[in-house]
This record gives sequence, C-alpha cells and structure tokens, in this order.
Amino acid sequence: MARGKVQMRRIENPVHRQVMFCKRRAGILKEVKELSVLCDADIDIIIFPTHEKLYELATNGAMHDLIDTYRKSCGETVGDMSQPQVCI
Amino acid sequence: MARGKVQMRRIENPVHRQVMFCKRRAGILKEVKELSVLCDADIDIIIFPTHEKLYELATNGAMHDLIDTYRKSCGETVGDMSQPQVCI
DNA sequence: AACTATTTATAAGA
DNA sequence: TTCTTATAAATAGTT
Repeated sequence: MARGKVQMRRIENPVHRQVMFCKRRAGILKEVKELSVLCDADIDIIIFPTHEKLYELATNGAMHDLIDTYRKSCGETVGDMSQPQVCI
Repeated sequence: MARGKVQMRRIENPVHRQVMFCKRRAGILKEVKELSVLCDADIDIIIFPTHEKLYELATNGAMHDLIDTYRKSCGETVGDMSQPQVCI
C-alpha cells in the first residue's frame, strides 16, 4: 500500500513473499489486538505460512476454551450471511 | 484512523462500539484474506464480540482440520518469541 | 450506508 | 530483519 499497488495473487518470489508475510502478519495482529480492546471482543487467529512455522495470537489467552466454545456453536445459526465470513 | 485518533480502550457507548466493531472486523477480514492469497498461508480467525454472535473466517475452509493440526502442534516449540504472538 | 479528511499501514528501497 | 518515506488503504467522525 505504498510505493506501488500490489497485485492480489500469490507472490512467487520466496524472499519477497516472506517479507510480505512478516509485515502483513504484524499489521493484522496489531489490528486484531486493537479490535479486541476497543470492542471488548475475544479473537483468536491461527496463521499457517505454508511449510513454515505456526503463529498464533489469542487475545484472551485461552485458545483451548475458545475452541471448545467454537465447537459447541457448530450447527447453530450464527452471523450475517451477507458478510464475507464463513459461519459454521 | 481518520477524523481523529482513537484511544486504545474499550468503547463504552454500545452504539459506537458496535459501529466500530463492524468496520474494523470488515477491515481485518479483508487483510486476512489478502495475506492468505499473497503469501499462500492458511489463516483462521474466530471473533467473539462479547455477548453477541460468532463470526469466523477460515481462508482454507477447513477450520476443523486446522484445529486438529493446531492441537498436534501443542507442546512443540514454534514461532519466534521476539514476535508479539503467543505460541503454545 | 456514504462520504472524506486524516491517520495508519505498507511497498519499495537502503 | 530493521529503518525510512512516499503512497495506498483504512477508517473516525460526520451527513
């Protein structure tokens, strides 16, 4: 978003892709933290860079509980389908 | 980020908080999708607005598999601790 | 929900 | 990987 626009497709150059990954991951985690603070939300995000390490942020520090809650919610009707989320 | 800076603390006004939540959630989901495309990453995010509905985005459409992978990774050393992520 | 003035994130380069 | 800076993008407040 700066010295040029970026095409929305996989970055083929591994070095460029890694740099992009680090920068955008940091930005997203910052935004996630801010949303959790501003709006009192619990947010968990799991990021799998393909063939690399696992990174995770749990804003409430309780991923396991959240996963349990998530599982209980399966099958229930949730969310607004006009939004881009996938709600299970 | 526009007609003024926002203080990084819970927005007490419920209407303002709801509006902020919707706007920022949309922004984060967009960023998440872009990262997944640009860097070929699998990303899952679960957002619990307190006392409200569950929203979730799984960029690979397979949250359950991802949770399994996550669980297997527990106990293993992952990630770079100098980063702000919590790695379990 | 739409509109913009601003703030913020970030692409490219060092 | 970190810093800088010009620019693209997100968004806070308003309508």
